[in-house]
Amino acid sequence: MTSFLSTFVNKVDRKGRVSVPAPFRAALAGQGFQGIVAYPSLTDPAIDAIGRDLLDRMIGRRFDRTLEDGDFERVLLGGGGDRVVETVLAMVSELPFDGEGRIVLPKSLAETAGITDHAAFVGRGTRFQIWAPEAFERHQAAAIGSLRSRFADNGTGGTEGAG
Amino acid sequence: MTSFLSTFVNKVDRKGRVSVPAPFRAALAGQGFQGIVAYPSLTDPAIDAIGRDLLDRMIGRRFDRTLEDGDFERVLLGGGGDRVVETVLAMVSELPFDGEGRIVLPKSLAETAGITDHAAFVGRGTRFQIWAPEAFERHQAAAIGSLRSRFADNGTGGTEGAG
DNA sequence: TTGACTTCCATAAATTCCCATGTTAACCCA
DNA sequence: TGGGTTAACATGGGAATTTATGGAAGTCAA
Repeated sequence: MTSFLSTFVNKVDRKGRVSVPAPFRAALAGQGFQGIVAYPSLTDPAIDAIGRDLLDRMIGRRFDRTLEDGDFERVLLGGGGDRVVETVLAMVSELPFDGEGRIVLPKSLAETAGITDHAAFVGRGTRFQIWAPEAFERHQAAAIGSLRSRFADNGTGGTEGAG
Repeated sequence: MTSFLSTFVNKVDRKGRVSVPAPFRAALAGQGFQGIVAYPSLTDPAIDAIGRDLLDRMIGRRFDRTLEDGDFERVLLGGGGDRVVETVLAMVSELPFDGEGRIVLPKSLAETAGITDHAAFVGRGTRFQIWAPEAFERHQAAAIGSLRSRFADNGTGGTEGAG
């Protein structure tokens, strides 16, 4: 199973290209489509990304189910119960690797994540995220802090200002 | 499998021509009919569109089912339970690509979607939609908003009832 | 002949492909 | 284990294609 671990920060060049970390590319190696599928995260100021196979499973299952049922209305009219899938599909971008394993970050996506000249690739297991490095650092520090205070027996609650 | 992803906004010229986004054309590349099949969405203020192959497949499938029932009258006279398919078939437009991958938006379709000088092509997986960009932005923002509140970590339970 | 619609051609901009390079990490062998 | 050699990776830039778009010429029908 493909899994994404660790965090890598790479540069975004003038054309909007970024190298996808080699380990992440390796995780996607076996897939038919060489590239990633990206969309704005619904919970963080970041980009969410998965492999095309995972997306196909989402779409395919839905499609097959509707045709099996002979439920042409769903195919023709859309909707049904799956507003979620439709909404996500509309904002998904297919980003193919170039010969060097880079993708071009669409401007809209870069903006939603506040990414300018550097991008942090953050492994999240079955998917990964792309953050503005500073934003991620802050986010991560806060997350760690909240975990610490939660697990500390005698929590002191020390707060650092700068990330 | 052909699938439509992402959203692209293209210009509609004085003759009513719009470029179908290259990725969408690529998804329809192998088909016999080089163009799209469009009809007014019954659920949104937009145009729904699919490839000719999918339409044929649905028609064929529907035909087979009625035959299986041994209900020949239905085949000859129409009717039956598939009012939706029949209704849609009647208002479908076949829109062929010109040499540059454009289609001509019929005035009636453009009107139902409120499209004037720009058109947003919205991937919906097995089909896609054509919206007036502003209308789509509003629609999508509402959809995302409702998703966000659904996935929010600090679940208060009080979700706004956006469609 | 007018009007609507198509095909054809032109072009600017965006995108992709290809090659070069510095740097780091891995490897091999004495 | 040290030192040199390779390989892998991230990055930059330029050239070659694609795309989107506009307009002109051509076709067909009333």
